[in-house]
Amino acid sequence: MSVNLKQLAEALGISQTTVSRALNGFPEVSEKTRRKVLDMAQQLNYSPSPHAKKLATGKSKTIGHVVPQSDHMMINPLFSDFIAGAGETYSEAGYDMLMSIVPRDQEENTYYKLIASKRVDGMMVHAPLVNDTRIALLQKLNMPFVVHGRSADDDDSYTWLDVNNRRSFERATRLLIDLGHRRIGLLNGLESMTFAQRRRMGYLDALEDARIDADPGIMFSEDMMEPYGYRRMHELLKHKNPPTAVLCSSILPAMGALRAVQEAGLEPGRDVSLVTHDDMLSFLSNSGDIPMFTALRSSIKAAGERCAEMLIEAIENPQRDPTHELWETELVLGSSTGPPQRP
Amino acid sequence: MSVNLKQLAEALGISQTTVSRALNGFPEVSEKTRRKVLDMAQQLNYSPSPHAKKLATGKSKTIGHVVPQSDHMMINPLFSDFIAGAGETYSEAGYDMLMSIVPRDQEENTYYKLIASKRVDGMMVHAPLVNDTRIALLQKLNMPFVVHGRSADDDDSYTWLDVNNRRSFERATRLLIDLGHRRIGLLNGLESMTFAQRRRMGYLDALEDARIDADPGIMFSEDMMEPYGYRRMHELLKHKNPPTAVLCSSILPAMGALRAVQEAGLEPGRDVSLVTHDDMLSFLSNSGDIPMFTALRSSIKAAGERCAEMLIEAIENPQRDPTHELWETELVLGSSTGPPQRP
DNA sequence: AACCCAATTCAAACCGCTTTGAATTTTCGG
DNA sequence: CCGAAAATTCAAAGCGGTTTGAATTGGGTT
Repeated sequence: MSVNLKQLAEALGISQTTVSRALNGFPEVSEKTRRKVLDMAQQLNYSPSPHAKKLATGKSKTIGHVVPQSDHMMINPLFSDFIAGAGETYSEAGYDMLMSIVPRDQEENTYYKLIASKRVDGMMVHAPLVNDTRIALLQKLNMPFVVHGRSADDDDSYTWLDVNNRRSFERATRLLIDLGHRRIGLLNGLESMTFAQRRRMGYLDALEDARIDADPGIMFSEDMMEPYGYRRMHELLKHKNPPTAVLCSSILPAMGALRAVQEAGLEPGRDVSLVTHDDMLSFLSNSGDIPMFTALRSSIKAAGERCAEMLIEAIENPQRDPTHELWETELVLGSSTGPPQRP
Repeated sequence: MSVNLKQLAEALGISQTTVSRALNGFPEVSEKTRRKVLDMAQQLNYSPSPHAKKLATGKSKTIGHVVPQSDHMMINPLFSDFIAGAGETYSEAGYDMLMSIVPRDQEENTYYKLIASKRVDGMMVHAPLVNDTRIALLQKLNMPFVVHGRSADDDDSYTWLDVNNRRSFERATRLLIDLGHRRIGLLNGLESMTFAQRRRMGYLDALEDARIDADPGIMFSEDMMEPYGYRRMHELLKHKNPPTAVLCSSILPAMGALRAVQEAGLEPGRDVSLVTHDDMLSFLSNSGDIPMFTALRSSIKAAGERCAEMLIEAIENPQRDPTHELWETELVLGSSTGPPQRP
């Protein structure tokens, strides 16, 4: 059905060495020979054994993703959109994607094993924590990697791609303030992750700028899921001094919040304003002429694509310095915002 | 840092053969020797090279998933929940998961290449179509695989795990009929996929049983996304003869539908009844004492786990006959259903 | 002590590719 | 036409395991 290198070489009456070089584009093989080899390879349906190749070269053409199991870090759909983007890019570049889903307590060990056994040429790091040990480990092992997000602000010793979360939330908060809101709630993600911290800081920056005191009573930090948004919004609407606007860290709690608002018979954008960060999840599209939500928009799938490019770049040019990209979000006006109701 | 088999053998003063056999649990090695080998392996931090092992054995201990790119077949979050379940099981069993995200037109070729190059020991097939060529290909190549879903009803020539979609939707429809509804809308998934076809049949079964004529004007078949549910429900509410209840194929359009209902100032369960199939997506939990939606529930993550088990089983016992599991859904009463309003 | 059979252990071949260092063939100026 | 340099090609040695077939060791008999 298909042959190996040796058989191909025999069929051609040429040494394996030359055949191998012809196929891999080495310059010292004559064009005439190369053509013959390529033709015959095609004809005999030759395809090299990746295992043998990996063993011989020590390279695996594979990129690893380690995903902790009970995943509070990576909300499912965010993760899969990122994977979709990265995966396409890997395929185009001829890389395989190896995905390891392991219990949280085996996460580091999994990194270690994947690397020690040379199963991967590079790693993608998701959802960095404030003080992330994975980064230190990867640096120590000298393995190329890209972080989606950042750990500390000032650490440029590794390659990352991040959204300017702080600026983004500052803008959103400012928008609400400019509309006249003085009491703005925050439904943030889990603040053990750096992006959530930066979002809160942006929010606080804008409040401080407008000399509005932050009220911890209307600021929350939980997993970005639909019921979270619903529950908290429900509470907020009953608050003795309810916010007139709420800022959400993801479209999932935003939908929950919307549900609570509608259920209370209120109209979003008139009775309560909502702004959300929107990762452009394909199955929850917030689009249309006038989108449902006013949103800070940044495609997480595009981030996946770009991170993959950066990682492949880093793998193939190990000597290069780390690079960084800080993406600004797009602020899209939807129907969920408006000036506050005057009492 | 870590040694290979040869070095380990030298350190022990024993042949590689014996060391290899000791490590792999062959019976012909004496217990005394085995103990010495294991101890030394531990001490020298020996770990076998997977590449070498794959080359020598021809087995890859890897399971492949091929995902078409512009994925109308596999709604993102459904897919990732399934992956999460399968991935955990793979890890526990010592298998790697290889994920290929490729353009639709390269899908078959990708299967072929993964198999021909021996990169995988088995494949997981998602979202079977009515006449699915992947299944024929895998059977021809004699590669173990499991289908999540089924292609034709009567084909037991391969291993599958499916939800009893027909029965499930029949039950749901019957529930609505029993509540007094006579006009029931359907927001189905894309009917190029077999599961959606079966759901429609179940729905039609129940209608016919109750001698209710089906009305194609209130039956839809699209990608299971939030905006679909919103848009169609919005239309249905304006219909000259609007349905009093609507059946949704997934919680995503169900949420869209709910949004439309609430936006119209109606109360779900009183003014309009909604029933949905619920895959128990972790980030959209439809739980609580009284769940938001009356739902047909079946965990897609659990399906992923079980499919993975079945696949590993098939890989390790190639001679066994194909197995099948048809799961019944759980019918959970939520607050989104009630008798129709009497005019 | 000699012998046989079973239990262990081993040297070497093999999996399929890359790469080193040497050998062979071409090319070309003189 | 010759010899040296340049261009090609090749045999063999890895990469790090598994597995075959033979060799060695050990225990039990006579």
